Amino acid sequence: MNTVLGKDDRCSVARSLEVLGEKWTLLIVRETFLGRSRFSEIQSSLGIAKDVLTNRLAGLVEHGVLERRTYREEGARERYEYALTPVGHDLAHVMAALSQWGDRYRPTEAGPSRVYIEVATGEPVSVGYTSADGRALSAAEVTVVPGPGA
Amino acid sequence: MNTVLGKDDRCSVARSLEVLGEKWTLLIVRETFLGRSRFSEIQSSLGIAKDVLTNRLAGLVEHGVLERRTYREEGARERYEYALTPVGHDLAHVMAALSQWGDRYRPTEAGPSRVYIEVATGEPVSVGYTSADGRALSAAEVTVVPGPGA
DNA sequence: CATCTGGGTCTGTTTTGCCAACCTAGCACT
DNA sequence: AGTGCTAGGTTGGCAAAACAGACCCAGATG
Repeated sequence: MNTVLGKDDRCSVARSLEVLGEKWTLLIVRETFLGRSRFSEIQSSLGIAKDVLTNRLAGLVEHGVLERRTYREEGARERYEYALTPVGHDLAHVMAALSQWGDRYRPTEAGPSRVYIEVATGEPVSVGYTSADGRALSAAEVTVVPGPGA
Repeated sequence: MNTVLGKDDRCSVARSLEVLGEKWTLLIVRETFLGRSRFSEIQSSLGIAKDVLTNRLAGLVEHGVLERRTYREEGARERYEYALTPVGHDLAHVMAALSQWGDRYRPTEAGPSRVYIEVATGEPVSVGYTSADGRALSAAEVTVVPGPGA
């Protein structure tokens, strides 16, 4: 995915996908959101080839989405784990939006395996637009206009 | 990306990426959001190989994200265009979330080429969580819990 | 009838992903 | 000191996907 740029580098979606768009990358990010941060955890959970995982983790670290940290369990040597940086954490809305779409249009018989709820009420939460002063907006209230880089 | 499933088919993100995760797919969807719906428009705008584009469009149609329609310009024969279905339209939040992340963390000198604004006020809009009764929620007010399929 | 054009298909080459084998450092056990 | 175990890779060979460019086909136009 590294040279999808070109005439297209002015699009924000393209620039995001430059970092996130390769096969497995978003699934690896999801694993870290679920707290699976170690190489072997991710590898066995996704069933990804080790060389590809090495590759993707390096890319995510390079782009500041993950941070490689050492940890040490008692009686074991130093090992690595990959933790979300603040940059990575800000992918939460991307994850939530993808998750919501998948639940709606590609449901399983068993129902969603994880749901987003409001802490205070326990009611389900969806992804939507929020105005500058914190109101939720419907799709009809939002429009896309050319910006400075257009 | 077609057989990333396995132990992983219970994850909504994985199921979404089953449809959207191949190289180019989300960029093609973005093009249709921008109103570029014809084969040649998409092809020249993205610089994608034609066979790959054929392939991706067929997949998106098969999964109900796009719909192939015939159209006819005056003095020309029937041609095809690929329009978003309601299913595809519901990817708007995914697009917005990706766009917002790209603008924030991979900005260009020129600034964003397109911005999301509130129609009524002209103020910028962001992607966030919305409660069941339509309030905007901060990340701290939302949590993820196991659902029925867990 | 010849020519042009959109929306592809076909072919050969390059890149990427996959799998299995191998490597390395630190720890534990003897 | 020597052996074995394990996490986190690296390497190499093969298969699948992407790429670039040539080719094709039908309807419109001259």
